[in-house]
Amino acid sequence: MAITIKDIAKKAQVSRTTVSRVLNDSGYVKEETRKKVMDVIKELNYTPSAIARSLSTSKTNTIGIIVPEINNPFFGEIIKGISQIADENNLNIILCNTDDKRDKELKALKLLKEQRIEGIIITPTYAEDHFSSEYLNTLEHIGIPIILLDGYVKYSEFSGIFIDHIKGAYDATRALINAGHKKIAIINGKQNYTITKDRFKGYVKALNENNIIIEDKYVFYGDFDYESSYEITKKILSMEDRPSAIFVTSNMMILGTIKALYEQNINIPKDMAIIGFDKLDLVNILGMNISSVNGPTIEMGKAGMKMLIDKLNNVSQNDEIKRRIIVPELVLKGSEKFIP
Amino acid sequence: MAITIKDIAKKAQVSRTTVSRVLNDSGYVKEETRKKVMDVIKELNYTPSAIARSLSTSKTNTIGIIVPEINNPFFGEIIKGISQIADENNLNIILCNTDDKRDKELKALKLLKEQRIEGIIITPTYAEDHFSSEYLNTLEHIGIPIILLDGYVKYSEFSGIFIDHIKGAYDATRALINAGHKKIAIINGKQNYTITKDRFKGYVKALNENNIIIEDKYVFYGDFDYESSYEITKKILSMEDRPSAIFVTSNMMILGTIKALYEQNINIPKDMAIIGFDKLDLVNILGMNISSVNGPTIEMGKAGMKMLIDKLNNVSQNDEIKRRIIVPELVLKGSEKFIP
DNA sequence: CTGAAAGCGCTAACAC
DNA sequence: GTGTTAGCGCTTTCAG
Repeated sequence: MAITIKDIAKKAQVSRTTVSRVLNDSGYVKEETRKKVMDVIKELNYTPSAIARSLSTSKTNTIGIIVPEINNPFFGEIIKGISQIADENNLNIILCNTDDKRDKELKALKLLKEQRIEGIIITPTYAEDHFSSEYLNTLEHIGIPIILLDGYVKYSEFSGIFIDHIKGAYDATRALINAGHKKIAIINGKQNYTITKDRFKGYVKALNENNIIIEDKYVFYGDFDYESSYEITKKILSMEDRPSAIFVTSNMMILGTIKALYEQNINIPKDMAIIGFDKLDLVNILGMNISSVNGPTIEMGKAGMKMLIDKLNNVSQNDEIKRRIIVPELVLKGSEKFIP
Repeated sequence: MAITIKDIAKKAQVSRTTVSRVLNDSGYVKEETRKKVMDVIKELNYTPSAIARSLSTSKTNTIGIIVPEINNPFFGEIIKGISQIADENNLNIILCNTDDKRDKELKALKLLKEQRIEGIIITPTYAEDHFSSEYLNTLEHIGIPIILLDGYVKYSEFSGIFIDHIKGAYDATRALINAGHKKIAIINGKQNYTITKDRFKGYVKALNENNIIIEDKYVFYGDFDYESSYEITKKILSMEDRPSAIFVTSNMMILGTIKALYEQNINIPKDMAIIGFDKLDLVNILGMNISSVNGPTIEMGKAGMKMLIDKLNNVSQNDEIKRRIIVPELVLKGSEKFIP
């Protein structure tokens, strides 16, 4: 790593400025000189230091991504979308994984600020629980453009791409109603999460509009993981007055539901109709044909990155808040049918 | 971003050196002075520049990760493992996604070198096809510690964590033989890939050891994707002298096989036994109980990161090549049984 | 315990 | 077309 622009300059018998010029294609350099410099660069296997350049230009060409669970395909796809657009714009990515913990989010935010990155795309953890004042303070005074992806941060206003969970849940529930169902259960996520509340609102709205009474006994809360909905589904199956359909609000949870149904030889949708939330690629690859409302993932990443780039290019009205709300797409595959 | 160590120094009426000292807990600072400096830092909401620090110390505390497909859960888990250990050691991560393309790998390598990162963990694309001389040249002369994860790079020798694909395939095949199968088909990946060849070797070895003749008609090549094995499986099912078991060598491909089997109401394992390669979490969540040999993912990431850290700490014998080979774990769930 | 000064590798006016 | 010079923001001897 010892070799610098100085070494190149000396060996090529020019000034550092000239080397810099050929490196950046800026200003005028005689073709002959350029060639000489290039040769030395090749010969010495020189790679310029982005660090030094960043310090000098105050530009890092780097953005930060903060996600709760890098191993969840949902976020994997988001990152893929982001990285595609970042690539096209020659932006590097610093990745921070938070294990769904608010304090690690805070740490990541600080780290990214130290790195003097140009902007941040964050998919915050959904937990609505714990906003320390330090967290909010950091977020608000960070002085770096931030784009929220499918997030919700209390007390604060940020630009971002949001999913309309209410509408998604509404569409899913209505699909079941339209198919003829009247007894519709919901297996929702953790009760104190915003997305959980939003999805419940959509469910309620659809039922209300169709004059179906919301029965408490049909409302269940899991923890987003499949075991919880596996147990809940078994419980549902053993109910006296059991529903004819279940709306399961997360991609992991619907797996548990399917498992419980298969185990007891319950035919989908004949004996029990179901509809899910979020993409179920793997399940459908297996040929199961489960209906769902799908939040776009790769597209969300792309849209977020584009919004960030826009922000970076319009430093003037930097403080304007932009929000784009994406309504999940309803994809019907037959699992929602009512077959009396 | 205007505010620097100088501003802090001025306002706190000390020298930059002193500010630096309290920032880094280095050297002696009178408690009183420290407090004064800290207060100003808080007041001005100052965050030191990692860029400037890096330039000054020649340390970036950053490593690079290069993966072919960030949206594939396999790599998501690897990254999770890496990021866990990186976190514990206060190392940042720059992420590069290559879309399984060798030229993007090259680009990523150069970029990371410019960023003066401390080390690189790379999971190269498996394609054995195209190694430009520039690629190999860059790789060999990059002057940064590199750890290979489950990779194979022709002509070159690197430290890394490797999966014993031969042994894995051997174990899988033998599990079928031990269960009583004699007619065993294999649905393998792309024919020119190293992992494909290795897995075939393991298959052959197990059959040979048990005096079972390798029948060409039972050997199939897909493209790692599920459609290919879906079609191949349908073909297998329609064979005159059809096998009683199939070894499917990738996590995506076995989904296609399962789909074909389900569609035709072929009971697993009664009418057709199967065994896969790589984890099948989602499938097993559904309660399908498919046997497989599992390459560890999170563990691989962790092991790779630890190996890299070791390397960084022993700059002296930096050139020593370390290889750790992990044998995939055989997990039997019943889908391999022979039920005549 | 604290400060002055040099330097990390590069860019960007400004001269020539 | 090319070189000189002064930083970018921080750390680090070396003095005191």
